[in-house]
Amino acid sequence: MIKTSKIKNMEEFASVSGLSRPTVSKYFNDAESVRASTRTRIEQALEEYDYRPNIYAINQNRKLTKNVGILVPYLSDPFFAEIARNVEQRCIDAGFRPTLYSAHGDPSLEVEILDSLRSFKPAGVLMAPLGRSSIRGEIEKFCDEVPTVLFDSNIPDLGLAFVGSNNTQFSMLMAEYLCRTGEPPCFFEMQTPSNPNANKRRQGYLDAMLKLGHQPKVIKAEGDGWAFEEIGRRGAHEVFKSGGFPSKTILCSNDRLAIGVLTACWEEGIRVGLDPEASIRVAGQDDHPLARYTCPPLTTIAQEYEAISSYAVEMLTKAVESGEKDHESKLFEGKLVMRDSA
Amino acid sequence: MIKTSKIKNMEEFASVSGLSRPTVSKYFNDAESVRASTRTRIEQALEEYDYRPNIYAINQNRKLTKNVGILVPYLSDPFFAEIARNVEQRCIDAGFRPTLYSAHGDPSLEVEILDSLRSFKPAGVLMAPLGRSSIRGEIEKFCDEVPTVLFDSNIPDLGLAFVGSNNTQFSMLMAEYLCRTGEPPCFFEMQTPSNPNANKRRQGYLDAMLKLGHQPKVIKAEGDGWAFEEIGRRGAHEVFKSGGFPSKTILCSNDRLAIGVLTACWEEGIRVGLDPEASIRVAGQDDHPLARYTCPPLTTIAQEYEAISSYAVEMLTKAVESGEKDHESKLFEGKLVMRDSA
DNA sequence: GTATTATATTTACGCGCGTAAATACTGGAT
DNA sequence: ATCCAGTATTTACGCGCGTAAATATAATAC
Repeated sequence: MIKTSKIKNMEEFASVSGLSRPTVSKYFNDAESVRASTRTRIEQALEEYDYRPNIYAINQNRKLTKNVGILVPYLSDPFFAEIARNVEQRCIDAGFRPTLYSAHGDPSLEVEILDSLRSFKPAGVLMAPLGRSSIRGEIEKFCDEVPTVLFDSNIPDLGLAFVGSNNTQFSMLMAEYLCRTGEPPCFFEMQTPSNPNANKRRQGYLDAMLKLGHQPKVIKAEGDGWAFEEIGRRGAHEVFKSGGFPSKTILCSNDRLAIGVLTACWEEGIRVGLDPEASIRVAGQDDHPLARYTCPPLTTIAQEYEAISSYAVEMLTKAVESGEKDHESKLFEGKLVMRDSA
Repeated sequence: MIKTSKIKNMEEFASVSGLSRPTVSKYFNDAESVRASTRTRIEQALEEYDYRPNIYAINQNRKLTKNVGILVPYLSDPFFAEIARNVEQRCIDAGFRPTLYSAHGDPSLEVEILDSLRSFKPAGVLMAPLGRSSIRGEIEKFCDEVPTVLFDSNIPDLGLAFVGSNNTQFSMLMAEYLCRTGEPPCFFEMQTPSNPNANKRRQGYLDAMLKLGHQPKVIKAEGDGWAFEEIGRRGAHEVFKSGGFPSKTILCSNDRLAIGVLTACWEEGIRVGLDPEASIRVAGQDDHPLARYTCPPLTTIAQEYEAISSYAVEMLTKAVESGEKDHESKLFEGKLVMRDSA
């Protein structure tokens, strides 16, 4: 039963709960720091008179806020949306107040966000950098000022930690699987990948092919930006126009590119998949949320969404609490997800 | 050339720019409110000594902040990610400081977000409610306290305005097109749609069929939550198991459902599309970012993303500036996007 | 040159809370 | 009853800025 009388500030709330303001303040800072009997009195009052401390007044004086910034390069990419959701939830569970930002693929916007993030006085930041186009200097400055954990895309030696996937292993795993089950794959990627992970994946492919004694073949699609599906589709059409892929098996650098390739194949009337009538196999990497729903469903390498986000938040929590600053790097292996496209 | 000496507060910044603090404060509040010569002095100082007013101190005393909250029901849905991105940018352009929130499909989280949004003292909020499962009472209370523009999904008479699509028209347009070009469609939707728009779409379908003298047939897929693709896929499989769809043309309530249906068709070995070998046509609604890349590419109704977000922000800006409170409702028509699935 | 505005400065207070130090209280043990 | 450690209270200051009122100054007009 909430009383109608509105509580203006902590002073008033303290008086209605029969306590002093500093005590109440202590409670809101850390509920465990007051005696159990005091705690219940405050919590009863909280149910009766709805009151919330003014966040602006709180953060003005606290040296360490409970704010956490989450910055991803492109939120319209379901992969980042999904991992952001995951990370956000874990931050809340860890007692932080996360705020989500997207650079929308724009390096200058990324820097702007870092700027406004600074004035948030965040306890820490979880950041997936844009990658290739990120302005390293600015990010470095930021990491020096604010405890920052990088994820997904690494910038060597920056921040408290990096948490991501072992992208080399991703491609090796997939390449090996493809070689084992059919014609050795060619590798399909963007000419100018927006992300250093792409280089690791290419290298993984090359390594695997070398190891298995096959001739690697890398095909590049032109195009810039974040419209990966379109780049994949156009690129594949180009390839078909000029004689087709050098192998009947195409390992794409990521799922979104693969989705574009699937579309191109459909438009060319080329059957994709494992059944006898199909003439081409296509595989992706990432386990994009829609990979299971392509036609045919996309064989891919699953990122450890949960593990990555969990570990990243853990790293940040630890660093914030201990104040340590030694750089750590953690890579998770991917798992093969066999579906019908390859 | 940025001086190394760090500016702590507005007092210091005012002194290095040779002005008084109230004048500088006025500038940051509204750059146009000071004399041009003063403005340039401040801006020169800004380039020299990087300083940003403390946001917490600013917002503590301002009755009207420049904060805007953007709340969507499910950010991992690319449709909402895309519209959020659009809205966010327009808010920035309009001079606001937007912050993005997602209810992640959870009504209680939606209410929690509204709660924490209150303490942000936002100038206004742009909100796409969860829909059916939204707790109307709570939202109503919020709309009474904070200038709120609803978009995408309407809650009658709530907020300053509603901006969305004419969902009835969407289905009518598509149904008419499908009747004109082939067998009249059946309508495929979720049993318990999470969103009132679904009801409008069903009604539009029914109206169109009635008008054209065809027998309407509505098929419902079981399932709850936001995994629309999976619900569509499972639902379609169920239908195939029990004798198949009552028409060779399937109009889906939304694109994500249609993507699931396409997957089910693929899994059943049923060809979809316009070419002679195909036995089924499938159409969606929304023009989901990936609709163009399904196999076959999905025929759908395009939402006016740009127009909706632009109008929503415009409504909010106007309301914030004028303080008016008369409810307004604006619906945009959809456009038919013909691709190969129907 | 003076009168008239428009703009800047001075001064002073308040916002809601964090925080620190000194003091007073509480419950439980002896 | 006495002592003690753990908590709560009192008091007081500060954070960085918004804002208002009175005053001083600069820009513009005549």
